[in-house]
Amino acid sequence: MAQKRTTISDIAHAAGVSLMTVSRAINNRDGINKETRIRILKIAEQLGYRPSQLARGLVTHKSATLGLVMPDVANPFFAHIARGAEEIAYQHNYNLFLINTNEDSKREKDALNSLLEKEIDGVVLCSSRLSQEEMITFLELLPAAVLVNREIKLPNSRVSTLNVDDSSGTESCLDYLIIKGRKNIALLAGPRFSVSGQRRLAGYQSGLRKHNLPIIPDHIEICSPTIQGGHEAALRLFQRCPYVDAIIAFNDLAAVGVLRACQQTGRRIPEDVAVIGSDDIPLAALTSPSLTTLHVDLNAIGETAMRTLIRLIDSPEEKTEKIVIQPQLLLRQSA
Amino acid sequence: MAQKRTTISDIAHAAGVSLMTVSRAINNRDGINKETRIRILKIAEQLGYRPSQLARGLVTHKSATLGLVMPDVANPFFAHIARGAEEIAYQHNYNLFLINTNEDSKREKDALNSLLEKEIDGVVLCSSRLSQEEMITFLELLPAAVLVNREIKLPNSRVSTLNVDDSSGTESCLDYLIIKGRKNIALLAGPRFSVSGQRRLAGYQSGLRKHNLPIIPDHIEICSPTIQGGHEAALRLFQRCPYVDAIIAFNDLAAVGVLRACQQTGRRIPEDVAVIGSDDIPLAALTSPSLTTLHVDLNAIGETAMRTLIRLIDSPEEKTEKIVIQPQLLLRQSA
DNA sequence: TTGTACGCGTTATCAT
DNA sequence: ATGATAACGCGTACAA
Repeated sequence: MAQKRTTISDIAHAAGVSLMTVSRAINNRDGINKETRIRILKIAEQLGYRPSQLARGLVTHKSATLGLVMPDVANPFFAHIARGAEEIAYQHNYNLFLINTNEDSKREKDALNSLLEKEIDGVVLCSSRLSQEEMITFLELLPAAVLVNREIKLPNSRVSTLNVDDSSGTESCLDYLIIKGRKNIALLAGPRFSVSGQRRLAGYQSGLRKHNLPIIPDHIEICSPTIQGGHEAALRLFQRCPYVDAIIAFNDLAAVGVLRACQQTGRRIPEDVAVIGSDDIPLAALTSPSLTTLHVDLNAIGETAMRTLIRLIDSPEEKTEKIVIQPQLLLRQSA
Repeated sequence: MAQKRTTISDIAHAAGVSLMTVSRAINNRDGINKETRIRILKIAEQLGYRPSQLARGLVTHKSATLGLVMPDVANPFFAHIARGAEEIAYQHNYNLFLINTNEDSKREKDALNSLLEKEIDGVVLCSSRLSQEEMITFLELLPAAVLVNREIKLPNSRVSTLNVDDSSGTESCLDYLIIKGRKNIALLAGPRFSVSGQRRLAGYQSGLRKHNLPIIPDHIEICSPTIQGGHEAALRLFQRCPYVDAIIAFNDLAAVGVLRACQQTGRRIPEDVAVIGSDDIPLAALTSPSLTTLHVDLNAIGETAMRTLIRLIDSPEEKTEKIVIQPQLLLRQSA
């Protein structure tokens, strides 16, 4: 068996003082003699005392615990966000629950419920698949939350949002491709219900309008945010519109799939087809040809989201924030 | 403010029964009338009751919480392990704390201490950088633990281990390269204190001995487990021993660095230099040339480690396990 | 400066 | 089948 816990009561006995004095010593609160504090801390040390966060949380209603909910840590996009978020949480003495939702809204609800039972102090929720209504229900219950890549009419002051401006990012891709003389620019718009997918689509449409170009539905293709998804979508696209000379992919993974589809169908990149990804995951620099992409500092997203969350928790008066991050077109070989 | 919690006391009042009856109903324990249970559960539902895992854990000394400690989730190797581990934890109704140690042993100790305070039920510890002594101290305190890629004289029955057989894996690389006629096979051995690095080295040495080949210290190079680390190490190697015609890299990331170093120094792959990686991260299939590597099912490592941990927790009588996973040489273009 | 008594939400023990 | 009461470990009024 694991050893039995030493409690403040044990320390109190050993030191010949009351529980209260021990508590004050440990929590560094004043109203206690400096020498007795030192003596008590020494005894605590000797006894290998560790405060029970369970007991502590039960009375303070703070668990020093946060949640990070995302579709899939194995996706490099989210892996780097997780990295950044955990880093900041660690710096602020929080522990972080990691939850993969697998893009499944039932699982996401399960996750949020379990976090609620754990009485976490706050959540960073990435790319939520919850309906607006479900979302609000949970936000009502959560002490604090930061939504990443998800819009919402903020129901209260305990919720902030952080979004990548996919719309303007997509527009800048379009600008670039048009300047380079591309005539038939297609879009792999991502999963049907993806918020950032919808924003990409919006940017694509407004960009085309800006250049007085027609919006051709056949040039828009739904795809999974994976290599395979991009691959399949590109093949469908090439079959339907063989003349396409540029593709803006939902993300870098999909873009890699596009690369493969091009090679497979004998298209040269970028001569025959220009390809632009998004997010600038490490892989983007390593493909051949290397990927032109919308660079986003993924670690910074995680860090910023976590800092925003902690700000929300520490200073409840602080107003809610709507943070927007601008991606930057990073030119490599594929476009 | 977040809404106030509804407690079993609230339910008891509403139902006109005692706390105990509510508790029995909620925990599905017997000694309670079927109808009253249903009635109570309905009321609990209406009141939006969520059991406090803090309070529950305080008395049961079980938190339904596990820890996952690893160097870096952003490293695809660990990202996939995290994915697999979280999947299984979810299936068994556990939440998972994610902790990045950044290869820093102080941080690892911090992590373990914080988990201890949270009274987690168990830990999966990946590639620990702790000294044998420190390790044992913590294992003594933890209710259960699974060590991934770390050997240890098991101090008690609450610890299992899961190791990839890097040694025999490296030997099979060597066998293959020698059969293919490679004469000067170098090893990028990974970080100095890495356990799997030491095993790679052992396999490299025993493999050479087996073939009656000399062990040449100059052919062994320390490296960080990153693209950059592999790149730099390969350049050092080429400078010292330009004649090297094969490199076994510590992992796939380092192997990608080697690829780059070869291109940079005008070496053709695999004609001039054969390159073999390890782990088969998704990137390995996407480089050009694609990477020949030691395939390991990374998700399965995470899943198996987590299943082993939960087994340890659920059935304390169960004996400790020492699980070994055999990597398989997967031939692609680089060797 | 130090201590007493109670509450946090839940489960466990022992009655009834 | 149900309930009263005592833990679990700690923080916090309030008192001394």
